[in-house]
Amino acid sequence: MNSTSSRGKRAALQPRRAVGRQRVAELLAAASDLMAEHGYEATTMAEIASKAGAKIGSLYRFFPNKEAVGEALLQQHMAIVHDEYEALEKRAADLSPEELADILIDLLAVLYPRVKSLPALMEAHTDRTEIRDRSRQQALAGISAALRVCAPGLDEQTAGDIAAVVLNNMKVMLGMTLKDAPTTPGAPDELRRMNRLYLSARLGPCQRKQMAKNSTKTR
Amino acid sequence: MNSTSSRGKRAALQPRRAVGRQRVAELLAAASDLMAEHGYEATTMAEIASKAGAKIGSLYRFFPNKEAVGEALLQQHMAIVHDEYEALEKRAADLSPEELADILIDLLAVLYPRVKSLPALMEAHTDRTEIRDRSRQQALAGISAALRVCAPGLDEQTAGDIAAVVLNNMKVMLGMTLKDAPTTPGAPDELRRMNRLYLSARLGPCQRKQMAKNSTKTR
DNA sequence: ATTATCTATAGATCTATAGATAATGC
DNA sequence: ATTATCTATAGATCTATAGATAATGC
Repeated sequence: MNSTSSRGKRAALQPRRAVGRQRVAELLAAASDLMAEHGYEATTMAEIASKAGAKIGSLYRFFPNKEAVGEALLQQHMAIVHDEYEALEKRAADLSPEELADILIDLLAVLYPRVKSLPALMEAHTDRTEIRDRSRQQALAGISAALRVCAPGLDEQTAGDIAAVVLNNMKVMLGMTLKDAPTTPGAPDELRRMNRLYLSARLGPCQRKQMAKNSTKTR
Repeated sequence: MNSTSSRGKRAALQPRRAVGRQRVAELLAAASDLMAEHGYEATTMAEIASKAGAKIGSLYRFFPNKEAVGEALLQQHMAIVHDEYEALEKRAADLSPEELADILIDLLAVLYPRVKSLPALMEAHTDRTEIRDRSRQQALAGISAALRVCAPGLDEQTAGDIAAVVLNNMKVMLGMTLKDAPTTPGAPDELRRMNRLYLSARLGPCQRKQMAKNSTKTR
C-alpha cells in the first residue's frame, strides 16, 4: 500500500533513494531539536527545513503537514522507549524496590538525548490525541510490568495506579535535570528519596527476592 | 504616573469609568477561561474579545498586547495563591505532617476554579520568564514556610528542597483531577499516599506538636 | 471634554501547493 | 524515467493600529 493512493492533492511520498532517506532522517532530527527547544507549536516548517539544510518544498515532499512530522517523531520515540522498558523488565526480577526506584527515576533523563522532543510532543495542544494516549499507555504498561516482576504479589490494578504516580515522578525528574534553574540544588535528591521511600513501602511488604539487600533506610 | 507616558504608539489605558473596569474584568475572565482550555499561545486576541462580548478594539484599548493580558492574569492569580499560603501558614502549627501533606496535595485543585489559567500561563513558551519565576518562587516560599512551622527543626535549605518536590506533587494532583482520563481511577489516592508518606518521613523525625497523632504508617 | 466602543485594515507570519529544474539509477 | 530539490506564491490567520462614532459624567 502506497499510503498516497493518488487522490488529487499531491500527497507526501516515501523516500525511495538513499539520499531521500538521509534527508528524512535529517529533517526529523532537526524537527526534534527545534521542538525540544521551542515547543511543538512554536516550531515552523520553514525552520525545520532550514535547520536540516533543506528547503520547505523538500520537507513537504515527505511530510504532508506539520502533524505528520510530530507523529513520525513520536513513533520513533515510542520505539526507543519501548525497548528500554523491555530491557528493564528482564532485569527487574533481580532488583530490590529501592534499586528499581532509582533506575526508574532516572530513566527519562537517561533516555532524553535520544527522545528530545518527547516532552514537547506530549504537551502539544494538538487535535490528534490518540498517539499521545498510546505513548502514555505504553509507558504505564512498561513501568507496571517492571513493578510486578519486582513484586510478584502486586495485583494488576494497583500496579497501574502506582505506575501512574511513578511516571509523573520520572517526568518531574526530567524537568529538574533539563531546566537551567533546577528549582534548588537539593531538589533532585529529595525527589529520588521520595520515590525510593514510596516504592519501598508499596512493593516491600510483599514477598521478595533471594538476596535481601534492602537495608530500609526508611527509618 | 500614567504608565502611558505619551510616546507615540497610542498606548493602552487604565479604565477610568465603572463600565471600563467592568469590561476589563470581563476581558480577563474570558481570557482566563480560553487560555485554560486551549493554552496561552492558541488563544487569540479576537477570541478573548468575542467571548467577553467586546470587539478587538476595546481589548487593545486596555491591554497593549497579548503578553499584557497574560501578565495581568498571572498577577491576579498570584495574589489569590499568596493569600492561601498565608492562611495555611497560620494553621500549620496545629497540623501533623500527614494532615499538612493532605492539605497541600489538594491545594491547587481547591484553588483551581479561581486561577484557571495558572497552569497554561506557567507552561507558556513566552519570552518574559520573570513573572513566572516570581510566581514559582512565591509558591515555594509559601510551602516552605508551612513546612517549617509544622516542623520547626527543619533547616531552611532542606525545607526549600522538600517544598520543590511537594509543589510538583501538587501540580500532578491538579493534572489528575482536571484531565478527562485521570490515568487510572486509583492514581490520585496513590499520589496522596506517596505525598503523606514522604512528608511524614521528612518532617516526622523532628520534634513535634503537643498532640502526637502521627502513628507513622511508614511501614 | 473625556472615556469607551466600533469598523476596517495594514503588516507580519505560516502552512501548504504548484510547477520548473536538477540529480539519480535501471 | 523516476525521484528529489528548488523558487515563488496563494491563502489563511493573527497581532496591532488608525480613525470614526457613541456613551458618560463634570
